[in-house]
Amino acid sequence: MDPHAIEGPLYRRARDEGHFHCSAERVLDAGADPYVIVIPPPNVTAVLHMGHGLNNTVQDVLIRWRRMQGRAAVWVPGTDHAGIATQNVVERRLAEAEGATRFDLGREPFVEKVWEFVDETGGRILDQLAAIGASCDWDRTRFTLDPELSRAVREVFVRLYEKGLIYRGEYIINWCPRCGTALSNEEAEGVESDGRLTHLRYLLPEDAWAAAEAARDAGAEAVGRLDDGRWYLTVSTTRPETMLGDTGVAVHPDDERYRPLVGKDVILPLADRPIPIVADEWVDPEFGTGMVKVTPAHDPNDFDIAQRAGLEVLNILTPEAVTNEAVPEAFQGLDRFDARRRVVEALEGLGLVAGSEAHRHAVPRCYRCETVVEPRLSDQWFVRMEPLARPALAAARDGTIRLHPQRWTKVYEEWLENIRDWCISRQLWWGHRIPVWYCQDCDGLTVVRDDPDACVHCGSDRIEQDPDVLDTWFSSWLWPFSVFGWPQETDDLKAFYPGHALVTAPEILFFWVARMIMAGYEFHGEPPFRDVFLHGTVRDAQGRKMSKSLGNGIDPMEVVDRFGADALRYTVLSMCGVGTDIHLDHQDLESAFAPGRNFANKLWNAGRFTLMSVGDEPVHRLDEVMGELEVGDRWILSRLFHTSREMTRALERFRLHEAVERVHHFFWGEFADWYLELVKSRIRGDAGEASRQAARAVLVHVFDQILRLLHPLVPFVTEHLWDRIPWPRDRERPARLLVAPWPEADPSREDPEAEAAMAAFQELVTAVRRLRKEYGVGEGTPVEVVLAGASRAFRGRISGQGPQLQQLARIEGIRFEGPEEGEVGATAVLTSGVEVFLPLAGLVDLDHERERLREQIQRLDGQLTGVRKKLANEQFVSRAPADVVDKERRKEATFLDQRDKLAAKLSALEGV
RNA sequence: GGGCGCUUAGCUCAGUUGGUUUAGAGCGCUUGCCUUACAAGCAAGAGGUCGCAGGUUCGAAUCCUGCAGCGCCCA
Repeated sequence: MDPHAIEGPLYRRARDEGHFHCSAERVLDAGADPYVIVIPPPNVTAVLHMGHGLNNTVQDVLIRWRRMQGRAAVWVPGTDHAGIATQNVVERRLAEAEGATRFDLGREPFVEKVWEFVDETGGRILDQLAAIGASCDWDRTRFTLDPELSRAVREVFVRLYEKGLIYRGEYIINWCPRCGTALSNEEAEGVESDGRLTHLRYLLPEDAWAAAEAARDAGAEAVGRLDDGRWYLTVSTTRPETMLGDTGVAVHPDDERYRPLVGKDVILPLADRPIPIVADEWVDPEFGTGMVKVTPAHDPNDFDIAQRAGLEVLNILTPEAVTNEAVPEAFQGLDRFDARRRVVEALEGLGLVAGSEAHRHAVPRCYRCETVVEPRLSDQWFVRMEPLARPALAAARDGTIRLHPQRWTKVYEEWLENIRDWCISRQLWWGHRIPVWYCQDCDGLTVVRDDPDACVHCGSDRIEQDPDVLDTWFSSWLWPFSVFGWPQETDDLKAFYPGHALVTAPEILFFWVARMIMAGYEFHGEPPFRDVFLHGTVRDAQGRKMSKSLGNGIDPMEVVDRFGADALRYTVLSMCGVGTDIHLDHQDLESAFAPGRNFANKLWNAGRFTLMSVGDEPVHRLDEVMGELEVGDRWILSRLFHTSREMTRALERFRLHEAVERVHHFFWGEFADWYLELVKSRIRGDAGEASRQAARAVLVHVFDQILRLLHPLVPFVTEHLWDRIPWPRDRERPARLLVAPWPEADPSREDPEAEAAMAAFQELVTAVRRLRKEYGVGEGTPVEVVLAGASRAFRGRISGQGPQLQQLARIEGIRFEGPEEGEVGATAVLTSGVEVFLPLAGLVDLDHERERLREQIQRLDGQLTGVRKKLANEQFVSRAPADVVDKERRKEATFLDQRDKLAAKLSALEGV
């Protein structure tokens, strides 16, 4: 099979025929039931990685399945402008190509350059999605900087501003010194790192020595005295350089130990500034010495303390995180990490370092460039989140929004309960510019939907727009409705909002998912979707996240090239257990993608054989051959019924891996391993024309249904085969497999009798195979078997299956009498009590056979003991449900019967 | 520090409301097969005291408690 040859053409055919597209009219006029997924828009600069591969395969499965169910299925693709990431890329290219910075170029020309870059490479990742079979509605492709989507951003900003939910203020925010911009709390990721906790001594002025002594006597750990008699306080920090910006030290107001010192000053070393000792509730008296240094301009908690205690706020760093003029001259102009070393050295020289220790802690880093984030006092725009969070929280609590797996609900709720305001301004040039104009005459702010010519307050035309842009997520959170044209009341919006499922990774639960839900409620009063499917992370064989820097990534395009999109899809889906990560060995793609490759290959071969068997002549409809159905036919139809039902149920519950397993077991373990073998002789015509036609009809029907069930998982090989299936003359053929109706589980096909009969048949075949294997009788060698103690019903069933037994176990003849006294052979006993005897004179080693029988008997004895123990327990018999007890009784009878028959056989052999 | 979750075969994982299971699958392993759909396959098989210790129950991989180890999220 060559996936290459079929995948591209089949994809293009489906796309060009318009099967991926769905119009609003289908919902609004034709009354179709919509099913909508919006893609988590990948960065416009991104190239496809396995995370995307998994994410989009899952979405495609859902959308293809719903499409086959007849829903008006829409999967909206698109990209997001990724402010920081994209700007970074273009800045780097600019530096490499021209040795210039964006400032050399100026704002407008730079933004133009970014657009050029985006126009050039921006659609690449979407093309790659097509290669893995993603059936997106490409007519609806959107970009967060499209004019319509930008209008939505503007509308939302103005509305929230007018509602008082957007405000500007000076607060400590997360600052990336490398990107030169503010970040939201979510964009500053805590990374566990080895740090050092350094203990610093701040000397007390002489007038505080008495108080210090009193504090020490009260047990104040932070208070100490140098050899020369001077008193000091000890504070600890992981960022010693920040001491240059300290404007106080703080203790808890109830901490008796430090009470005498509160209100006194301490001398900040190096700067020789007196700073006050204050009391503040935030300080934890139990932690460390119970005394903390306060650096208001460089720590959010310290900033709060300073606000409450009236401490000065002293910024000591430039935007590049270099020390500024606020620090003593000797320390000016240093990178923050150099400053750290220099400060510690200087303090050591003064005898003011009381030691240090290794300290593991979470250091916040920029999620785009991993630079250590610097908390920085800065004027920024914020969204007041609490009012927006309320309905989003209620939706999770009352089950309106369902997270899969469910356990994420708690994490989601926790975040919303403790929500903090969202810093949305970014000091970038690439993005939606903040729609605020400042008036140079009246200081008023103009916040409007359309770019203004004059200040709305005083009419002055001396207005200037805020230079900053908005957080990219400020446009992403509108994605579920901005893609449909909001704020216009479009038909698309009416037809396709609210949507249904969102498929993503847990990493962006807060960033994006929660915020989309908030926006949905705020601007529509409805959530944007009901089900959130959170799949795992793709990792390497050692469980490490795949990353560029580790070089352990897998390029999905390489996988598609080598094994095909179907193999990639099937592999990740088969591993897509609820809430579990997916491990793939990047060093051995051959075996990493073996499950999918093997499956696609098996399907291909089984399909070719099925098509060949059935041939070209027209087939009958299933209902025309109902009278001719054999046990095997009824069995496979019954199994199909169960499989359809269970697979649909699994998909409904987002249990993809379970759906895959069900259909895999049916197709491979039942259809290919058994049914295809069963019908071989009938297809040849050995059992007459009626039987042949019945087999052909069932074969076509079941295979058609298998292809439909498998289509969402492996769209290409299924479609290729389906195109070649012969069709009953008088039945309409669906236009294409991808719009063929999803198999409805037909309860009338359930056939417990046929299933039981087939189980007995399979047991017989397996038993004979096992016996012949045990004694080295080749699989090709015909054998005769003796079935002793068979009921009339069993005999009847088996004797009609001669050709099948021949096909599956090379059983050439069956005797229902015997074995003869002294006849040498091997024995097994089926659960029905039928004794299977394989006459193997000259082949059977009697010692071995006796040993084998003893083992069997021993095993049955063990099982009998277990069952009898249960049944001997009166509590069990009286309190367990009757059917459970019955089951145990039947087990006992079966085990006993089997054991006795084997024991009799053994004793007969013992005499030989 | 707070919260959530995981621990089942050599590896990666299933196991739905406790009893239809003698705890399953894929990969790997052993043995035999190029049986005219498929060696990317077929057939047969080996392999598990379900992390540990208690408890609830007639009955626990499944529910509860504690402990250990691991992971994630938040501070």
